[in-house]
Amino acid sequence: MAGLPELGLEQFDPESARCQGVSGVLQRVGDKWSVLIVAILAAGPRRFSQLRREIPAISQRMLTLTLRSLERDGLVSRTVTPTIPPRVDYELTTLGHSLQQPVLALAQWAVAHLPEIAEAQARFDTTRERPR
Amino acid sequence: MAGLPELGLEQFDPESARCQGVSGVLQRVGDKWSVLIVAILAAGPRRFSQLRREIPAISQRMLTLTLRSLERDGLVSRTVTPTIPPRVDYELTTLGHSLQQPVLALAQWAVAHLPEIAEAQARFDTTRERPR
DNA sequence: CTGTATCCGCTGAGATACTG
DNA sequence: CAGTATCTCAGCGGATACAG
Repeated sequence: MAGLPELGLEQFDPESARCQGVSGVLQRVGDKWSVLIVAILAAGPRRFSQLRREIPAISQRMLTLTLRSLERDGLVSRTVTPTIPPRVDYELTTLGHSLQQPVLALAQWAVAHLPEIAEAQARFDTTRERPR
Repeated sequence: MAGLPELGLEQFDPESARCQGVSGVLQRVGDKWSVLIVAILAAGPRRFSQLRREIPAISQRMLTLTLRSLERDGLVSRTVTPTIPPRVDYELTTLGHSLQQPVLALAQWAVAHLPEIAEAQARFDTTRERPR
């Protein structure tokens, strides 16, 4: 958070529901797969196995868990079609779509400043160590 | 990320340096203490022990580690004054300040949609389980 | 096809004690 | 004051196997 005042967090209180909630959202953004899945679903609904193919690096377990969390938070809707074999479609909710603007802004900041960050890291690493 | 195209991530490649970098930034934002520390430093430089007092819940170890990471990424500058006892001031860099806009946007999104999220979670939890 | 259940190693993070 | 060094434990996340 930048200005805590702007958020109604004048004096930091880690116990307040508001702070907990904000922190929760930030952690969801920081989690390994959530943002990527939301980004993919932003282009349209996908079936479970489509997502697996589009994200080869994810394990089945983590795909399931991540989708469950997103569903629980109301960002993604899950629609089961009980055919045989079964079919499950995942789709971004309105809330899920609304998350995209701020997240995209952050991602663009990241892309824009990647060189600067890499340079700072390189400088730090060479300056401060010869770690063994 | 919302539109991967907008980021130059047309087809997802987890190995690409760009994707790694964006992911790294998102994880820094999601990390437990980084954003809070950046928010506090946004109001002005602080000494190590001032930060400890302003964030009672953080351990000395995590404060040190978090500040080191932020310094490594070029978001925070560390200034040692070798008096006795020593004095160390932490301050946001220009890059650190520039991170605030997108992060604040995200935090404001979170605050705005907190009720909606809580409601979705409650619905999910009551609908899907009586976990024992 | 779409999951759930298990096992398991790695890392994150707290508590505590010690140092310049 | 401002750290570093250990120890420890819990939880994330991968691999694999099984189920509806």
